[in-house]
Amino acid sequence: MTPAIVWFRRDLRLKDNPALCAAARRGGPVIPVFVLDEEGEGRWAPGPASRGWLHHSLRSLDLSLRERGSRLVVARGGSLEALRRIARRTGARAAYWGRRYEPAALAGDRAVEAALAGDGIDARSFGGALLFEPESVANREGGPFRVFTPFWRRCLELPVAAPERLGAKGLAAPAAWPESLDIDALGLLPRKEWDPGLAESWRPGERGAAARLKRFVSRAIESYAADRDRPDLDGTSGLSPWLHFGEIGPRQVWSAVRALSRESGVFPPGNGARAFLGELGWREFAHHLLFHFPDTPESPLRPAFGRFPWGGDPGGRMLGAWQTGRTGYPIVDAGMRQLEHTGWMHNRVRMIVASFLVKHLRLSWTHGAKWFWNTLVDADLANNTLGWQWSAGCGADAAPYFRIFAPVRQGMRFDPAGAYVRRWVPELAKLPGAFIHCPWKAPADALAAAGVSLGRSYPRPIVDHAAARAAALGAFRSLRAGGAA
DNA sequence: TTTTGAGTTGTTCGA
DNA sequence: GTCGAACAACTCAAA
Repeated sequence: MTPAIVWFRRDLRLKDNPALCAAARRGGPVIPVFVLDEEGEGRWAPGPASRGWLHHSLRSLDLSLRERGSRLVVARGGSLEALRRIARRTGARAAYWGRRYEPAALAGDRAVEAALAGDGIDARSFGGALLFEPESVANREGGPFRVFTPFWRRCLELPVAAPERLGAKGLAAPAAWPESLDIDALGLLPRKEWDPGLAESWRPGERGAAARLKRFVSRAIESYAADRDRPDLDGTSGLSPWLHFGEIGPRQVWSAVRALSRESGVFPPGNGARAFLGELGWREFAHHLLFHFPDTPESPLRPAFGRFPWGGDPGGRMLGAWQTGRTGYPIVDAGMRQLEHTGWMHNRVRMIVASFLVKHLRLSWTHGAKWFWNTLVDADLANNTLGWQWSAGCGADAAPYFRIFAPVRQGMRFDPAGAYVRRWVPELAKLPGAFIHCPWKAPADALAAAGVSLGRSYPRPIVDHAAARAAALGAFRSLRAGGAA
């Protein structure tokens, strides 16, 4: 029996991996392959944080494969060339892989499929990265959805496939392994390591994902509806980087939540679970939108935003202050520094910093999208694009133009004791709770007692909230039909 | 077919 | 202190 190539993409897992299962069922030797194809990513090759995560994930995948008598063959360069080379060396007559949905990856998929088929190879792609394939969800006119709620309602009428299982027997090895690069040779590791405290809870790889899911489902999901908004608590699943790389699949997550309903028979098993599944729904919606509107990573979905009066930023001072967490608004700065140190930011805080960049500083959402792309370990083109366009109000199901987060109010509501700010903005740690979100309002003696020197140890606000809010409302109003300013 | 109501995540103002 | 209204325009689906 001839070998089958399994081309690993965003499905770096052995469980619930339809392409791998199909190759194993075939009965012949299986050749697991990963190709680092930066050209094939178009304008959105993975950024430094994401590459660091990928490095560890590939190591983990290779180890898991070795436990089953197999290994990961690693190549670099054009995907098609690499797959053809390996097929030639090994005599593989089949190549299976998990579908991706980014515009560049989709185009690459089609080209690879056609070319390999032309070589006489059984070339097939499989779903599994999403609960619902983008084509299978359509509105009554047969088109894509642009509003989340009807989209998700429609999805919930469709069946969710159970995770697929790989048989217990090992993966048959080929007579000879083709040559492979060492994972280190891909040069994915960033120069800077993650925050030491966090490196422990970040366990890239399939096992780390399973442990994280198990912990979340048994401990936090019940109170998720309320706690997910609290950056000072550990109330979210934190699964995003693992989901991005497919170290766990959404069907596995779905099935773990479903298992909570076993006794009661009620599904979803509570408000927390319902809210959590809704977040998976947003991930589905993001991919649905990117699939149907492939220009959205660069261009606003709502054309009127082409004439949005963005503010000026001579010397990039404003953008720089935002990126480095020196805006003078503690909740914003805490978020940006958490991102810098850990490669991750709490979702509530992502909304706050995004609103701040777009509405208070009036800098284009594309600046924010690029920064997140390079700094997040969970950087995902679909989710990043939806999130930024949503925040800017130029995307699908857009936030109303008047929804401008007030950084002080948000801080007090969702980080009530200031624990999150104290952790990530340590120069403010000794300020009393009353001023932790607005140090410029603190009396001089309180500042002195806390060792804070405004404008020196911590910046004054780079914009005035009320003035920035008024300017943003005016800018948005200028977009109204007719365009009257 | 047309109309109507609802839609992830907010803030401010005035009663 | 709390509460409701106001702050657009558009998409989608139910009536």
